[in-house]
Amino acid sequence: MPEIFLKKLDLFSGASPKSLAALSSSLQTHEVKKNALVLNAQQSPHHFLYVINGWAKIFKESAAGEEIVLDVLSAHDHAGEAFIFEAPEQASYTVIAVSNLKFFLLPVSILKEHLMLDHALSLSFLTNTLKKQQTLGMALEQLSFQSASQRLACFLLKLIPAEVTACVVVELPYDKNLLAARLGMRPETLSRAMAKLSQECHISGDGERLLIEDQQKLKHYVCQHCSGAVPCSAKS
Amino acid sequence: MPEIFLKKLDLFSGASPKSLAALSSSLQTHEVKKNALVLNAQQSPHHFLYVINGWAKIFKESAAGEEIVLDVLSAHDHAGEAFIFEAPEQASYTVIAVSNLKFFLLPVSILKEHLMLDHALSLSFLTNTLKKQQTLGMALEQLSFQSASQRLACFLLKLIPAEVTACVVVELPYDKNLLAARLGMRPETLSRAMAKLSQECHISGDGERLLIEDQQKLKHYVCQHCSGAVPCSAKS
DNA sequence: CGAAACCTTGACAATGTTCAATCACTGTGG
DNA sequence: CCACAGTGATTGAACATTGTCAAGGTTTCG
Repeated sequence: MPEIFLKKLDLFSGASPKSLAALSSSLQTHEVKKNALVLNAQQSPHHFLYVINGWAKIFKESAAGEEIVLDVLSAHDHAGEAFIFEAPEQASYTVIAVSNLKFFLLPVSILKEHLMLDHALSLSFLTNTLKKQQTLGMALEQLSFQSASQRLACFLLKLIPAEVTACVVVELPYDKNLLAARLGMRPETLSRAMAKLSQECHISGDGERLLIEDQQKLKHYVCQHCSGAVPCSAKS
Repeated sequence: MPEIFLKKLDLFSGASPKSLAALSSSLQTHEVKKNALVLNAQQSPHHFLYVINGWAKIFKESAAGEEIVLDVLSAHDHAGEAFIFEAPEQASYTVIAVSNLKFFLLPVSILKEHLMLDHALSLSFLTNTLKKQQTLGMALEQLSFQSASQRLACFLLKLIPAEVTACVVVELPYDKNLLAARLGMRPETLSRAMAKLSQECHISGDGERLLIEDQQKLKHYVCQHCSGAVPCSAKS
């Protein structure tokens, strides 16, 4: 049964039946409530994590004790691939659920074993990793060249389903403190960025839910410093 | 002859003799002078680029016409893998030599073909890409949590050969405008950051060459906000 | 010598952070 | 049902960092 499940995921769809069977049998599916701990720093280097639905925050602590948010995973995102071929201790992190969360874990050792056996699977992972690399590169670019409100605008645009062109209501997927961390700014800055967008781009919001009247306005606002890649075309 | 050459590179060392032969025969080695154009925006999506020695700047232009430096490649760095499995047009870039440069090009189509045929080769690429992803992640973290002078200090530390613990003279590998862009700041800011470090961390410099008297002082200066990964342990 | 490129410096503006105060919302216990 | 604490969100004011613009210095190279 979980075997059929794995096969439906892009990342595993190419794998051989044998690998699929083996992977499926060592995979553990979990379902936890908001704020539950998913992986601690000791566990993280040994587990590949795949989010089935919900949101998970992945973070670590700096020397000064601040929380550094590395990523926020949503459905079909995953983490832990980096531990497949080397286990850099400093790279370990903590994961907690920021909404009710369904996910599965796979021991890194098993995953590694099957990547070595199954060419198609390794190609899937390669493809996926290359895409992720692309995304990370764009995030870097964004962080150095765009202002806080432009980054927020960009995030909002990515929340809009691709086919919608008219006026939309989007819902923020997680709370604003986390969103601020994910966008590389302080909560206060996020607040002000939101205020600025409301004014300049006709966005009205009552907190959770935002009404975006004119996508074009937003896009134009974002894309003054971007390199063509972010975000107008490439969605996430 | 170039076949033996490829085999010595980490990225290709695992490949089958057959792949090696095929790749070697379609690889073009070039040697160009400083400031030469290596790849333009039209060419870049079709070529895998590997730097043998020297430095290459890879950049694109924003909508507003500014130059966005994506990366600076040095010996054994490479670019273009991202085009293997998808060819996002917006991701195309321009590459120029910022020093005398020796490199080779490989058509992406050929590389792709052999990745599909050669499991060991694809595993090499996967390993490599995962490491690069790790590095990108750290760069992101650095950009949001460290000040301009901390990022500079971090860069300087990475220039010091691993075994040296005493006082060192390091040489900046390329000009300060480019360095500033790579570190995500303006040249003026770099200048001031340099001044600040001279004062606070006992660094004396006559431009190109810098005398670092006390590595520890630098490390301490950098690692107040870093997550343990950057940069004290992981070099590059 | 003179031009060009590169680097530095200063004054000022813009952006983001910090810290503190306030407000709105929620759930709890009396 | 209401006070009340607790959380998250917003706002303002002071501050820090970085960017911008303009000027001047240095080096290199013809």
